[in-house]
Amino acid sequence: MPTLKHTPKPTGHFSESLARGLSVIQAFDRDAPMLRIADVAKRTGLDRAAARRFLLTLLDLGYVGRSDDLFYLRPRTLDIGFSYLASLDLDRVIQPFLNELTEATRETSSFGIADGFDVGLLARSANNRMLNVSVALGSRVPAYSASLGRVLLAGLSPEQFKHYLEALPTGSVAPEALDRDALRASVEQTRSCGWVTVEPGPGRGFRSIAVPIRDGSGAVVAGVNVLEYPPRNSAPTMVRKYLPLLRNAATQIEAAMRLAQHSVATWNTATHDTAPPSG
Amino acid sequence: MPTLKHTPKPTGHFSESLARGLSVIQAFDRDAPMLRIADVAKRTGLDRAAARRFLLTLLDLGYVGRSDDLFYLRPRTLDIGFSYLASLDLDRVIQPFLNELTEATRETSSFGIADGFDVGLLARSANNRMLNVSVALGSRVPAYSASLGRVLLAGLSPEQFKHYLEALPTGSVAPEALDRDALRASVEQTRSCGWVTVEPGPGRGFRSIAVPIRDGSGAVVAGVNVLEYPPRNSAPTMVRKYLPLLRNAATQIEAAMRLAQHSVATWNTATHDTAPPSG
DNA sequence: ATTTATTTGTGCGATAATCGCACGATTATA
DNA sequence: TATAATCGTGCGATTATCGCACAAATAAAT
Repeated sequence: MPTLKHTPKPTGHFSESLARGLSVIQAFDRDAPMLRIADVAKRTGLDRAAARRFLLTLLDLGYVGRSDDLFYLRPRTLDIGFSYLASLDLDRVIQPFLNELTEATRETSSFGIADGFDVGLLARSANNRMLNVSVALGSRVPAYSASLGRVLLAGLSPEQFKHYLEALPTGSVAPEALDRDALRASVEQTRSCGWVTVEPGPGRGFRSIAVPIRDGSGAVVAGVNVLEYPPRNSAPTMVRKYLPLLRNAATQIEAAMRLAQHSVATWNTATHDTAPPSG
Repeated sequence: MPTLKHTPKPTGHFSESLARGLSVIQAFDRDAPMLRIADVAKRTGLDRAAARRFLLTLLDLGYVGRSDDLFYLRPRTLDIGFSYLASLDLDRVIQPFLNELTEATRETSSFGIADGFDVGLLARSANNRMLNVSVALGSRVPAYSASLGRVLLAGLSPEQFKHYLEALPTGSVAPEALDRDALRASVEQTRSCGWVTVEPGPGRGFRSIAVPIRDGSGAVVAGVNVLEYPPRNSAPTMVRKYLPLLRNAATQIEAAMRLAQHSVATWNTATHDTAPPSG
């Protein structure tokens, strides 16, 4: 996604340089892991000289490396994002409960939060039958397609969900053969039930069930699911066998999150904000 | 780690603002997930007004949130580090081979790179017997203590390794009851053998074996290991049963990495740089 | 070999972004 | 009530940043 335009910032208290520098990091991509100065300039919309300054800065800080004219990200870049993961203390607060869940169900369980239009997978306890369907930790899946996404969407207020639907790129839902009306219906049902199952379909060989995780105020801030691959139980069976375990795990996680110093606020932001910068 | 002092940058081509802004992100921490402006100012050594500007910038960009006076990192922060993971294309280049390895050994296998004094775990294929010993992806383990770390240390030049030992905080090695001489011996043996096993011991209930992964120039850029928890085979048995599989996987990964567009450079930086800024 | 089109590196003046003090308002603590 | 922190903000001074323009190096095309 080249040429990110910076919307004029409302307040004068804004550091252009920081924003531009961060955009330089994100100019790197699976499809463009190595870039020259000019490439970065094009992708970010920065002047070539500016792009160069930021690259040299990041080089100096150890976030990027260079080989001749090509720049690339270095592992240290992970430190930035991992400040967030560390602040969540996943190992202590979440992982143990996922492990219990997986042990009890003998299936793979995951923990995710809402992040824009996607679900961010933050923790997982894997069942080894599922080796071939690996989804890397930290990756995003579209919120509308996954069971985790459904429970998160169901946690939105009607207005927020309306915003979500409106802002959702029109083409996005099509590939799953799931139109907006069906999605709306599914989300509404999820809201009233407190859980949701997602059926296998074209391009998705698994069946999964998810429940929301709420903070002290009752707002949905995350979700847990159990995933069968290949699906071995019918949806009703999954509900019968796994829902109690899921609910139990969710309750425990909620308690653990409340005990953690920063329960409410940190997680509470997991709501879909329809506007990255403004609008 | 408060008050990171900025070494005066050699070149004039350096963006203070970017460096300072990044330091603001990293002011957040497992032990300090929520900070007030003044806290951030203290931890970064910035003026309060400056810290505030950066925080507001990050807030506007969606990287941090705030609840009253407290700021905290938001999931979007992961985007930054994940630019790096995406650029590695782990799912495609590494994960399949780990999965094969785990399938063949029925044990857990991991892939890691050197990152400063630590090993960064970037990919894993888990065996479900190992559920309770979960180490979150992306976490660091000290290079001296893990089998992955040993093969990476063994890839350093004698001078680099000397630097590593010198720069290693003196207290670090003690808890593992492994003194510098023993570490040096182990690393030297690893270098000549091309593999290493690490025995279970106090604070470590598993036995593991690792081999290095080299780039086109022969430099060690990463490592793969297989880990038994609880240990079921003796070390010699592990070598006999797993070493061929590990070597095979390493060879395949090396080939895949060479095929990937950016094989050499991106990985090549995984060498231990003893000096974060300078010295 | 000679052009043509892209690169990168660098200097420099003009500009605008950043700095950081200092003030008043607000809230917690003694 | 007094004391100590905190935040928010304005503003002048500074300086970091911008981005053009040029030279040099490289690669591709003629």
